[in-house]
Amino acid sequence: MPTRTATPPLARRPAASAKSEQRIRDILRVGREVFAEKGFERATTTEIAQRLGISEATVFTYFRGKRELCVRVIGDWYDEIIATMEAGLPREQPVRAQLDFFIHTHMRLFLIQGTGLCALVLSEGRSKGQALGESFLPFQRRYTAPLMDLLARGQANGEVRADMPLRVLRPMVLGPMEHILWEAVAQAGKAIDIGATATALSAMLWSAIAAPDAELAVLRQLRADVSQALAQAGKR
Amino acid sequence: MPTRTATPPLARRPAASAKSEQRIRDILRVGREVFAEKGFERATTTEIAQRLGISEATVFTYFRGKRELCVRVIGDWYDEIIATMEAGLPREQPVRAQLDFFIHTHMRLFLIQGTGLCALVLSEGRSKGQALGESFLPFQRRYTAPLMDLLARGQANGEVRADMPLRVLRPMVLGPMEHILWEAVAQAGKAIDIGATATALSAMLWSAIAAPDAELAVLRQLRADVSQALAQAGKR
Amino acid sequence: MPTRTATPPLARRPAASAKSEQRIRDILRVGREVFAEKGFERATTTEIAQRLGISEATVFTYFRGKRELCVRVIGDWYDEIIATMEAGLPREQPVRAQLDFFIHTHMRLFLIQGTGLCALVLSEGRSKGQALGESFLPFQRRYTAPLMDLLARGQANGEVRADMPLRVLRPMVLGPMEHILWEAVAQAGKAIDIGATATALSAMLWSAIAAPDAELAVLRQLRADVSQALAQAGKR
Amino acid sequence: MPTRTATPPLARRPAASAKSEQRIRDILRVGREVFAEKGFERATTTEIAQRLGISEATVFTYFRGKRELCVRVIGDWYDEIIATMEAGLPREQPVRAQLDFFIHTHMRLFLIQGTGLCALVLSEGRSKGQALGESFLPFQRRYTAPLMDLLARGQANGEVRADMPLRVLRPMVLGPMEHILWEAVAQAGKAIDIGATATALSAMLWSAIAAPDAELAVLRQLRADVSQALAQAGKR
DNA sequence: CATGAATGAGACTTCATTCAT
DNA sequence: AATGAATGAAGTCTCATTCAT
Repeated sequence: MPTRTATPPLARRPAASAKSEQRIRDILRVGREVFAEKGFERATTTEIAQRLGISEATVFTYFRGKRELCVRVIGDWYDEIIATMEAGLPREQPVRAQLDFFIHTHMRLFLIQGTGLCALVLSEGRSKGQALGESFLPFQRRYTAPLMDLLARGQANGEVRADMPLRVLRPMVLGPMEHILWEAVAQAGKAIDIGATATALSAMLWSAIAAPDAELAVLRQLRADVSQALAQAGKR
Repeated sequence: MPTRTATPPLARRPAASAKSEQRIRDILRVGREVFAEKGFERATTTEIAQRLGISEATVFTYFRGKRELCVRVIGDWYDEIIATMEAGLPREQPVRAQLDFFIHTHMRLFLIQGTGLCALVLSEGRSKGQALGESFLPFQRRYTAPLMDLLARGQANGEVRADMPLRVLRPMVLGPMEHILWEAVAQAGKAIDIGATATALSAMLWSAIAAPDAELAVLRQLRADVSQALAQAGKR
Repeated sequence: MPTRTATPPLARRPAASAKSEQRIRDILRVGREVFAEKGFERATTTEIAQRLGISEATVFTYFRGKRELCVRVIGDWYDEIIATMEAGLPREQPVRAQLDFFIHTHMRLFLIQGTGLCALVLSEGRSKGQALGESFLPFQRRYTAPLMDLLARGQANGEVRADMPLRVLRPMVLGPMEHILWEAVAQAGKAIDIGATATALSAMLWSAIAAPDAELAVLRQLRADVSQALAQAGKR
Repeated sequence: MPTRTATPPLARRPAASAKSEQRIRDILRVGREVFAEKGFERATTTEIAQRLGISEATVFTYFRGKRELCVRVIGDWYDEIIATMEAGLPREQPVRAQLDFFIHTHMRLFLIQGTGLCALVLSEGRSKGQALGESFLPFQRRYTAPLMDLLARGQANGEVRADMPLRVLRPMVLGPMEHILWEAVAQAGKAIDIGATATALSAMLWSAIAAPDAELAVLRQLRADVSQALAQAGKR
């Protein structure tokens, strides 16, 4: 029976095509910039459109709204870093090496251009209300999955101390990095030596989470390996 | 957009009196609540006034604007936690005990009421945009001063490893706590055992930053050297 | 537990006062004009504000939104006509006379300035969706209550035919009036003689809904009464 | 706002061909659906295009704009019902039977599919604003022509009372039906028994408009006179 | 022909802020 | 000292309509 019902405004999204996909990429790119710089509230669709030199209406042709755009921006960014992390993680090596990789990669990824987005996720990920909230938990979980996994494997094979639950180990690893990244953003300009910092961090963290015996054992093994390697090298 | 003039139309500030000071305290108290709950952008002067049952205009009688109020709110909060921290720190005890106190106190202070504010500081502290800006760095520095101090003393008397600069030790201490607090806020409701968590954290952290014994120290240095050398080699 | 929740925008309605009540009346008056002229969709808050020479924001200070304003406009109008109708209905007289009053009053009320609003109610009263719908059923019922009541009493005392349910009698009464009023609006300008039309309508309707015998009885009584009245009058 | 120019940028109208005529029919068909469901303002060209699986631009290839399309939709619908009515009317039978046919047919036509359109005509037919405007009066007149005709013939041959002008008889017939149809639409779902309702309506209406017999006629005239006299007296 | 794509114009709404009283 | 009242400025979003391909 036909009666005037309030229909949710019909989507008018253009079909996938070379041109429209380029537009979407453009908007996502600039959207990422603006959201990263300004945060969700202070970012405006007007600015995003202006930076691209297009009409604001065009933005809404491709995205249902500001919120949806922002969710896509963050989702895409997560997809990127998740892919990078999973692709590079040296799962065949000792857990210690994997952690090292994780830390170096995390620092690098976030500093390169993700700091604003990181801030975005952190500050908007809350807000149970309606803006953004909740959408990112799955991403967050997927991103930290490799870390949780390697820690678990470390506990299983004795490399990582088993007297602390993962729930406590995780913040030990992620927390310091986030803190450093925040600082880096706050005092933008004063560049930090990512590599060195990551290495130092990794070393200290390992002291905290390694199985006491294991660390000694591993280090002794390292000394032996290096000695031998040197010896081998000397022969040539 | 109204460019900020050199001489802003300074609101008639009421003379200090018992009554007006009470007003100011009220506004600051409720302002703290609202900013903590909603964040800077989503908080409204309307709500602050309504919760107090006063007119919005009154808020502007005592504070030049929303931004100024928020800065005062955060400043006052910092003053409080700085005072609490400095008052309680057992400086005569071993550094290990002081760190323990710091961690427990920090967790407690932030969870009790400050989480929202913590979020506020973190997410608004940046914002190259314009709101709030770098107002909080001095506070942040004052707050972490006791921590930096105790770590330095620890390095001086041999309790804390001296092979890492304070710049790196600090995030090791603060980072995990922040991370845990974020989580606690994100999944509000699921209360965490602050005491237990703080104790666990403290123990692990100590493993990371305590001065190692001899063999370990040497071996760790070796590892660091090799790692660094490898990293350098990798760059070429 | 304080977490950023999405609060429905706080109402900022000024307290009741001579001035604000005048404003509210002004807005309702002009709102009534505009909604009546344009219908809900084509009416704009901009126009309402402009006609009053006030800022659009002021309108929203007193009414939560366009919809709420429109509902108030219609509600107030219903209140007026309901009051007028109930106040004048001569309940002590025969049902025939009451019907006559109802018809004359209805025509007069709607033509004076209600036609636009009548249209508004009719066309927006539908739309189950979200705009306006449903809000008016109670009003509609209250307005038609006196009519239903007098018809029922007529059926009870034998003045009105009892072989048709009220459900069918009601449209017989209201329908023709609505139709005439629509026409009057459509060809605005060509004024109609309300009184004469109402009288004619009333007469025909009575033929349709009177109890066959009753009509004859009543008419004969009328003739007798008039005769006697004339005779009385002639004596003076 | 784009003022309507004297020579509107007339869309390239495709030449008449089998294919393009099918297109036009499709658009009109779906346009009728959408306008009927949503009303003029809430209907969107987007939705019409989407339901047909064609581009929005195509709609504008065949129709100058939303308004023109709507006018065509309503016009076509009128043509249909006018044709149906004229084709079936049993002009050789007594007027009473013809009226019966008219009522039954009207109810059936409007309920089956036309209620939305009826609403559309009624609510958009007015609108001093600008949309749609007075385009439909001619249609309305053509549609009611058969009714007017049969009533006139009834008056001529003594079946219908001659003491009331057609101008008053017409709303007596059309009004109740419209009212019932409105209600039926408002409480969509609760289906009504069209046949029974139409029969009841027809019977009552006939009581109202049939030529009365002698005594009744005289008495009614008396009543009308007295009533009129009273009304006149009341004005002084 | 058909359409993908873009957009101008405008709608409603929110909120920090001012000022006369 | 307090506030009732008003508003400028801005923001998000919708939609009929155009035009190059």
